[in-house]
Amino acid sequence: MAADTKNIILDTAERLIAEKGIDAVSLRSITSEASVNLAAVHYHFGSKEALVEKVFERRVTPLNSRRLQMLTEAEERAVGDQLEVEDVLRALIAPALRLYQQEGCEGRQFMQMCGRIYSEQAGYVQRIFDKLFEEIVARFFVAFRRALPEIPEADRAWRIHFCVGSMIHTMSDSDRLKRFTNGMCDPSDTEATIERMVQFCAAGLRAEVTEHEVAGELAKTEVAG
Amino acid sequence: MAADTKNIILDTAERLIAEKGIDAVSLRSITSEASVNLAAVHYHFGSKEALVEKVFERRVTPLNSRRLQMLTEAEERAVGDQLEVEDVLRALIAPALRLYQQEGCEGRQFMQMCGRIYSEQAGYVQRIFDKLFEEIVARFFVAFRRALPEIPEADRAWRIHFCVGSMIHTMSDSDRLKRFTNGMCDPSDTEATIERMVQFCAAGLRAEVTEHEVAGELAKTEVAG
DNA sequence: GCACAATTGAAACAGACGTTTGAATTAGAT
DNA sequence: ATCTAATTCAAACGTCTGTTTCAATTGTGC
Repeated sequence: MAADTKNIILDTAERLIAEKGIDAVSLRSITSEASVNLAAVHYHFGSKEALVEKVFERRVTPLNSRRLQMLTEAEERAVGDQLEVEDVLRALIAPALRLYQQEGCEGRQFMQMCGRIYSEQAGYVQRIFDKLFEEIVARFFVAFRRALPEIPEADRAWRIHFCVGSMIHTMSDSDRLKRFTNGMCDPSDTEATIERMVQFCAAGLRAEVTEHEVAGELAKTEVAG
Repeated sequence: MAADTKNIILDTAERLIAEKGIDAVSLRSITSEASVNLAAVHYHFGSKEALVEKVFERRVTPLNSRRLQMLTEAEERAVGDQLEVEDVLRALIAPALRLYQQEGCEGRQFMQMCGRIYSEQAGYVQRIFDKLFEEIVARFFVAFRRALPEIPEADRAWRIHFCVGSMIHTMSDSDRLKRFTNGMCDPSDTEATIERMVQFCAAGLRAEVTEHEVAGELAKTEVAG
């Protein structure tokens, strides 16, 4: 049946891309692993690029839906009250890290892939991701502004950037941490990892903003502390 | 002269790899850009893999030397006294981010490349990086333990992991932040970025460790705070 | 059972890749 | 000037890539 072939290709492509990266996976390795004909890829998807897009879309869309849902719930819980940074962070982080132990090991592989691919150089991958995450970024920036109104705009943006970095690195590379700490840090304990990260990021986001001097040829700035 | 050809290849390879990634850059694109013969790569380096290794080694070795130097200075300043987290973080972060405005735009490109390549999938790239950063990781883990003795071992390791994630993401992808904030966050203001990051990471590292319940089938842990 | 569309199949396409070869050229020492 | 070693050069090697083609097969409505 048609749907089967299509899904088998998607599943196999996802697994192989997660293991080796987009460039290192050929259509032939996908189709032979999936036991389908090479031409099936172009029949069902049109091109390798389109296949890759579908692979990501299939996972990222529900992931981001869950994020928005958690964020909306947190916002509704906080009407007239203060929106807690921890809740915003949890909405951003938890759905992603929970992929780790979802649906066999596919979710985990996809999570690692996402982290790795996020800063991919290839132009069309950038485009795919920018499109998939546009809404998320905008919504969370607003939420963080509401949760941290006392932090200057630029500092808050930078700190969100740092948080995203921690998240991506944890998604893609926490196995290396486990290896390096001889198993002491175990990324498979998902909920604990989430809470550790929420703690870390919340403290970083809330840190007191101390003025710093501007480097280089610019004059020292004198700003009230 | 021999040295010239070799260095021209290294420079060109670095620039192109930084722009497009290792896999996307062919030896032919490197040699034609550098106006040298294709076979020169194999004559001077032996293989593409060996060339890539030299490209990284040439930059990473002095970068890590500077890190160790700054760390040693901080440690010596703190004999008999407390080692400040901020100083350890600065030793880790500053030499890397300062590549941004070093030596034309080459340093910047290399910095971005490093961040991107760090979580590369290809086996030999992993090996190159593990080797280049082995000493650094060990030394900084010790330093952070000294600066943060009150943080439990596992939490500290996780938090260092988060810091590294922030750093790598900032190295590779802060241009996207600038684009997204309409220029409000400017990564070219290197020293300010360093201080922002030091602030963020220091607060995250120092955050109070609140016990969290272990998820899944494991029983709740009861640990003294 | 027939016709028609949807799907699969095997084979080939042109182009790019890393690597190798062996002759031509250049540089340095005697 | 001559010999020798280092370096450069053009050309080809075999292999892999994404894509296309067209015949064979399968499923579906009548």
